[in-house]
Amino acid sequence: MSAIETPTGDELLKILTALGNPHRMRIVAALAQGRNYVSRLAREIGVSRPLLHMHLQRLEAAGLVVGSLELSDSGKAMKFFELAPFAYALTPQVVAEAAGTLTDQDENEKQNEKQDETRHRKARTQ
Amino acid sequence: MSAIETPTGDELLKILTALGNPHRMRIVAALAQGRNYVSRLAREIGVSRPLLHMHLQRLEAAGLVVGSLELSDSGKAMKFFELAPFAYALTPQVVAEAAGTLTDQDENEKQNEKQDETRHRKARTQ
DNA sequence: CTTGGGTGTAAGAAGAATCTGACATGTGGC
DNA sequence: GCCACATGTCAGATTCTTCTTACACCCAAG
Repeated sequence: MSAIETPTGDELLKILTALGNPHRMRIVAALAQGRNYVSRLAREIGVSRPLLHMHLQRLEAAGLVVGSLELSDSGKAMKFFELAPFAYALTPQVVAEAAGTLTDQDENEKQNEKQDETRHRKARTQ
Repeated sequence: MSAIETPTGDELLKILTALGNPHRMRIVAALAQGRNYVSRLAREIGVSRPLLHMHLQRLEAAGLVVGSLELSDSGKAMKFFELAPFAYALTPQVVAEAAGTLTDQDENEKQNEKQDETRHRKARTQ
C-alpha cells in the first residue's frame, strides 16, 4: 500500500506548481500508461522536444517522475521517464501545516547561514 | 466525514494553480484558524490589501474559500472569508484521469457567441 | 561523410502572473 | 467638514513562466 506523504512547504509548493499546468498534467497522463523516452513522448503528445525537456525537468525536480539515461541495444543513449508513485492529500490542514515551513519570502540568505558560522572561527593572528 | 472529490481537468488545474503559490498557501493557513475579513487578514499576514484581494479571488474561483459580504453591527460592510472544506487526492491516477477532460488550448470559443454585437454604426448624416 | 535519430542546452521572444500605487465609494464618530 | 476604516478596481511596472529557434554532441547505417 502507499502511505500518504506529508511534504514540507517548499516541497508541496514545488509539487503544486509542477502539476498546475495542462502540459504537465498530460505528461503525467501519458506516463501513467508506461515509461517512455523523451523524443517519442514529444511526438506522441505533440510538443517540441526542448519544451518537453523543460516540463520533464520540472516534474522530476518535484519528485513526480524519475528519469534514467539508458543505452539501447544499438548503443544509442535514450532517456526514459516513468512516474513516481506519489500520493498526496490536498486538504486545508495539509496546506496550513505546510505553509508553516515555507522558506520563501526574502529569506534569500538561506545558504549564507552556514558560511556565517564558519567565518567566525579563529582570529587572523597570522 | 468528507468524501474525496474527483475534479475535472479544468477544475483540478484551477485548484493546483490556486494553491501553488506561497502567499495563497499562507492565506489558507491563516483562514484555517478561523474566518476573517480582508483588511484585517491583510494586516495579519503582511500583504497589501489589493494584492490580498487578488489572491482571495483566485482561491474563491477555485472553490477553496468562500466569501460573504456582511454588515457589521456598526453598519460597515466587511467581506469575510472562510475555508471551504476541500479534500482532494493527488495521485498519478487522479491527474491522469483529470488530464483527459482538459478543455485546454483556446477552444474556449465554443459557446461564447451569444448575441450579435452592435456593429450597426449609423452614418450620422445630419 | 552524410543522413537519421537520440541527447542536452542557451538566447531571446512572447505571454501570463504578480505587485504597487492610485483612485473611487460608503459608513460612523468627533 | 474631516478622519478612520471598511469595500472595490484600475493602470502600469515588474517579474516569472512558457515556448521557439537555434546550436552543440554522440552513435549507427547507408
